[in-house]
Amino acid sequence: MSDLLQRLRGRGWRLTAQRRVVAEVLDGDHVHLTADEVHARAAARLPEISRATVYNTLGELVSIGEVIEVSTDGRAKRYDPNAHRPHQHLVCSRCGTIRDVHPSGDPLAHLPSSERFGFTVSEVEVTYRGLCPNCATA
Amino acid sequence: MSDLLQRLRGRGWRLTAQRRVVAEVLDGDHVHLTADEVHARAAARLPEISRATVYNTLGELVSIGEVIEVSTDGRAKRYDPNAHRPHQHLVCSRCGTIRDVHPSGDPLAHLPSSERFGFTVSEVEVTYRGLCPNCATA
DNA sequence: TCCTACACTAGACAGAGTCTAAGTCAAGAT
DNA sequence: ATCTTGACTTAGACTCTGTCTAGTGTAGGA
Ligand SMILES: [Mn+2]
Ligand SMILES: [Mn+2]
Ligand SMILES: [Zn+2]
Ligand SMILES: [Zn+2]
Repeated sequence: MSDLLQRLRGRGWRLTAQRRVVAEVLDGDHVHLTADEVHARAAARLPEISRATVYNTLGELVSIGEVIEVSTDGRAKRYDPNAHRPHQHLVCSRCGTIRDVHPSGDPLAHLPSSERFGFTVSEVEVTYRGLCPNCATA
Repeated sequence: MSDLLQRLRGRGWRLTAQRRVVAEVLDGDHVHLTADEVHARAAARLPEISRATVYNTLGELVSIGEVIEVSTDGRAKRYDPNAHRPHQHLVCSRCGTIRDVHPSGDPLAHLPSSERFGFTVSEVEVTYRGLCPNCATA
C-alpha cells in the first residue's frame, strides 16, 4: 500500500498519521469494510482518530478512484481497495461474506441497445447472491 | 392490483384500509418508490396512516415475494411491485430515473463455476448506470 | 524555526429504518 | 346484529449510518 501513499503524495496530499493508518487498514485482498469497521481498526493503531476523518479520507479515496464504494446490503456502504481491476461481488446471503469475482467478458455488452431506451450506459454493477460453502453445509 | 388483494386475502391477511392503500400506491409500471414516498402518497388518501405501518406492510409484501427491494443508490431502499417478471435496472446517474430492463438470457449463467468458489449461487442483481436522454443533452 | 493553509476532532444534526406499549378493529363466532 | 379477540395500527423513542461545523492542531514550505 505504500505505492498508494506515493500516489497520494504526488497528488499533493499531506501525509498525516490518520491517512497513513486508513491506507494500511484498507490493504489486502477481498477487503470490503464498512466505514465504522475501518474506524475501529484504525483506532486500534491510532486511538484518537475520529469518525469524521475516516469518512473524509474514504470519500477522498473514492473520488480519486483509489477505492470503490460497494453497497451490497442496503445498510452501510463498504470500501474496497481493489479499484484497479474491474470485478464483481459474490455475497453469502446468510453470513454476509463477500468475495471478488472476475467477469469473463464485458457485462455492459449484455444489455442490447434495444433495451437501453436512449440512455448512454457507462457502468454496470453485478452482485451474485447465494450460500458460501460454510453456510451451505450448516 | 385487486388480484394482489385477492392473493393477500388467500394468505389470511386482514384487509385493512392501510394495506389497501399501500397496494394501490404500488400499482403501475416502472414504480420504484422509497418507503417515505409510499407513505406520503398513502397519506394523501388516508391521512392517519403511520410510517410504521407502511414499513411493516412493505416488509411483509417483500417477504412473500409480491414486491422486490431495490437498493440502487446506497440511500433509501426502493420498493418495486414488478416482482413476477425477472428484470434488471437502468439508472440515470444524474437525475436518478429508474427503468426496468429485461435480460436476454439468464445473467446467472455469466458466472463460470471456476469463479463460484463453492458458493451455491441463486440470485443475481444487475444495475446499469448512465445518463438518460434528458440528462445527456443538458 | 515560523507560518499558515490544510487537516483533524468532538459533537450536533439529519435521514432511514426498527421497536415497543397501548389503543383499535376485521372478521369469525354466537 | 352484536360480541370477542388476536391481529393490526399508532406515536414516538431509539439505533445506525452518514454529514456538517466550529474550533484546534500540524505538515511541510519559506
Ligand atoms: Mn471487491
Ligand atoms: Mn423494477
Ligand atoms: Zn456464509
Ligand atoms: Zn437523467
